[in-house]
Amino acid sequence: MRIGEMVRRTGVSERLLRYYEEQGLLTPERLPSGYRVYSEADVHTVRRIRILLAAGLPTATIARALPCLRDDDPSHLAPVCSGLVAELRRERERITRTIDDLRASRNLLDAVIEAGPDDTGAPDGAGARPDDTALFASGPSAA
DNA sequence: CTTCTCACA
DNA sequence: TGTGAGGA
Repeated sequence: MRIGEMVRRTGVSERLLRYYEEQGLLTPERLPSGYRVYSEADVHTVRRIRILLAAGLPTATIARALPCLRDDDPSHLAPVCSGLVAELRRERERITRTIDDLRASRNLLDAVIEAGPDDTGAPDGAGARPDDTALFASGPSAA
């Protein structure tokens, strides 16, 4: 099938399908015309890609994980390749750090919100400004 | 009509 | 990621 049918069958846009290919997640055949030709298996693969993406894995990891997964059941991701488990463990920790950062951001918002609008009408500047400075700054995992 | 690549306000 | 141009 060509890309149009893939779009209909997977619900994923052409743009994304081409992007997945660019990331090495899919490798459809090519017609002499240059048109991409997807296999039935590719439809299945896209589902797995979406699951892994939703799990927060970067495309690079997914690319190396896909060949390690049993292609019979999308929901039963069986890690069999040796190095994969170790990497997934690292991804898990990365996610944990992200969660911590989000917690911090949410706390900051809570503080601002609870400081409440002491609005008497004019642009306030008084009220509350939590001490947290670099919460939104750059990088992940702070303290 | 369908797909392709490339580029960007 | 979407959108559009320009071509096959």
